[in-house]
Amino acid sequence: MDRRETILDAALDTFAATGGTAIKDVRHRSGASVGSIYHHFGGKDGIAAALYVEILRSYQVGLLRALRRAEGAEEGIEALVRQHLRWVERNSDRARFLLRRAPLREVAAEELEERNRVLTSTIRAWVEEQPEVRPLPREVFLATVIGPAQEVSKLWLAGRIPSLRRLEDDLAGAAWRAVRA
Amino acid sequence: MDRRETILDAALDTFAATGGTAIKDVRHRSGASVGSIYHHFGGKDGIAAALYVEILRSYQVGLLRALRRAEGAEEGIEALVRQHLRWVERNSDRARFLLRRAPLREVAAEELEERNRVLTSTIRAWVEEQPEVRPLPREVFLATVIGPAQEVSKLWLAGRIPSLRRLEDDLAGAAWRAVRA
Amino acid sequence: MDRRETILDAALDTFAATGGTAIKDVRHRSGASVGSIYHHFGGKDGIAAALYVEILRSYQVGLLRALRRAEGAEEGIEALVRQHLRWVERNSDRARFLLRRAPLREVAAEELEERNRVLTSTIRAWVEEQPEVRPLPREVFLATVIGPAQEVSKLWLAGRIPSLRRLEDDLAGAAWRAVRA
Amino acid sequence: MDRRETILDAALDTFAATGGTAIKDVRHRSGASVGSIYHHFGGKDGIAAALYVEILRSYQVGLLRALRRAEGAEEGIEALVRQHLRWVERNSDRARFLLRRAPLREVAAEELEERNRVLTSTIRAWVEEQPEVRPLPREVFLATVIGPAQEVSKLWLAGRIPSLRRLEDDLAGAAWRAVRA
DNA sequence: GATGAATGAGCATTCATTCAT
DNA sequence: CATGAATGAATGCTCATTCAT
Repeated sequence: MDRRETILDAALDTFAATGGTAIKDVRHRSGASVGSIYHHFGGKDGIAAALYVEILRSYQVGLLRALRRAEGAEEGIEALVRQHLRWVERNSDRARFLLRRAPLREVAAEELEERNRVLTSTIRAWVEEQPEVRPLPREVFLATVIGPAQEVSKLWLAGRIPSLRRLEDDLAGAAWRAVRA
Repeated sequence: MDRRETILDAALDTFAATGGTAIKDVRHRSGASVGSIYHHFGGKDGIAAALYVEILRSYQVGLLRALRRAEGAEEGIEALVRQHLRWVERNSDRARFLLRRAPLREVAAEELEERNRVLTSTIRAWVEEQPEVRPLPREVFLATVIGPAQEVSKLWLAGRIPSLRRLEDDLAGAAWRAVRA
Repeated sequence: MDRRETILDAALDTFAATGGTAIKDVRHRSGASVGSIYHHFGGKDGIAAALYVEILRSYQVGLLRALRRAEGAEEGIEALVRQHLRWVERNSDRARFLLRRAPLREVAAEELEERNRVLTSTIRAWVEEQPEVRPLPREVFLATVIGPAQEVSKLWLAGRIPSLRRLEDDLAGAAWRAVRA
Repeated sequence: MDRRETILDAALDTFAATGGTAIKDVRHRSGASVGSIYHHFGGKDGIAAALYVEILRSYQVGLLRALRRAEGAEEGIEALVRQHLRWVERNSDRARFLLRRAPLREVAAEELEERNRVLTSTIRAWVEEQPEVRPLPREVFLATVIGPAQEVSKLWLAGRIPSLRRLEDDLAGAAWRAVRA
């Protein structure tokens, strides 16, 4: 594993442990020197932005794969909801980072642009192939499918709900009812 | 307007302008001295917590009023969605504060407990009175109704969507389809 | 002596000892805390700028007093030259600061404006009252009178000349010959 | 152009742009690697010293050539003043470097010794050949001739005077009056 | 209740320099 | 001769908090 990766891993650990990404903590956890961190990431914001990009990529890859594997409209919608919930459950640290560092999206906007376009247009194309799915404004569609799962995920991440698995069926069903024609 | 209120307003302005609520900034914007701020709020966290409580109260009051005014199940669900969107649109700074300072919910947990119980049980009671509304786990119900509107609100607050008003009908409709029996 | 003054004195000492005005050195020499220094001067540049202003003021006051006391054109020119040399000799640390931190003049431009106008116009007025003094462009006049003394001062401050006193007569004479009608 | 020269040019550009000669900046401007810079100059001080030596050499060569070409005392004095002003005008970045990095003279003292001796003794010899030039202490002579031009040059470099050309005659005349027998 | 000077721990950042490839 | 990753000491700066007036 190269230095860059090591440092990003340490940054995520630091965030999970402290809620921040203080250079001095990342330094201790990664074993890298301050200078090395600056050499690779340019500064505190650089680490956070790089981490954000990497995590968002991993999340989006999961969604796309889930959609690709599904057959039919209902299965697709359900797959998106379940994939979201499972990703959050399996990557709680990453999910928390994405949630609390949402403003980073703008910082890393440029690097994310291409990926976002791919995600958006892929989903768009999929929706248009499904006659059973109600035509909705593009901004509304994903929000409707993922929004409820996302709200519940926040509760789970805050420890106010014991299990996400238990709610999968309800959320998947509600999503399907919301968007079917 | 008394000192306390003046300071809270200044704190919100500060947050809108800087993304933080640094005492020295609040001081300049409010015209109060550092000491005065400490006298009233006890410290940095005190201001943020008080502001969070006040804003959340205003948001919840809005939801409850909307529900109270509605007649029938469908109208109630729609009212919640529309109220959410309109509150965000009219209180963008407050909405942003709530969003980015979500962890404060735990800090101010004690003060919020009573209010949350009222909100939760009121909505619960309302749902149980509506035979047309599908019985869903309590955590899932509000998430399903508000979640999509919340996701779209985030996009709007980030400047990635021009208007919330335009999407009200779609979101209200989807929410109703998702939760009706 | 108040804190502000104490800190400025410490800054000058620091400059004399180290060639810089590092906060940590100023802190140790003044006994003030970092925070206090920032409270009063806003930062490293703030100290340097304030010191520059104070020193330049002291230098200019000396020049004006010398001119005021002199009678007649020749005596006036001589007084300016001698005052310059004596001020440098008696305030070598201050002179060195002014010399090496010349770029600060621009940083502190605003605060210096008024003083500079007074100096310039006072000298201008004096020159115009002296029929024996050759009319020269305003920028050239002071440069001609003070320039040679300034060059020699630099040599003395660098330790390449043993005494300024010894050269006073030559420099005063040359200045007078250069500007007399 | 070889590496050494390229690096020195980049160092001057860096100084003009940033006021410093930080290795990393010189690196970017020159295209050379950090290691390469160290290979050629040994370190940060090495670059600055080499640049200082080169620039001072160019300045001194100009003065000597001007003096050599002049015929008679008055013409010689005038030539020195005009050459100074023109060199500054044509080499403003270099002039600024010389001015702000004056302490480097001591760092590079050894390498400059020979050149300085040549300049000093050449001028000395020239002065002694001119019966029309008043005998002045050696330190005073050059200061008197060049000092005023130097002061005015500083004003011009700081942007406080529009043109040096316009003041040449006045400065040359004043210099001649100051030193003629 | 109000004021603001003072404090200092904590943090990000810079930058000259080294050295293995 | 060239390269650039790595190092870490040095430094400037922020900011919550205290407290005498």
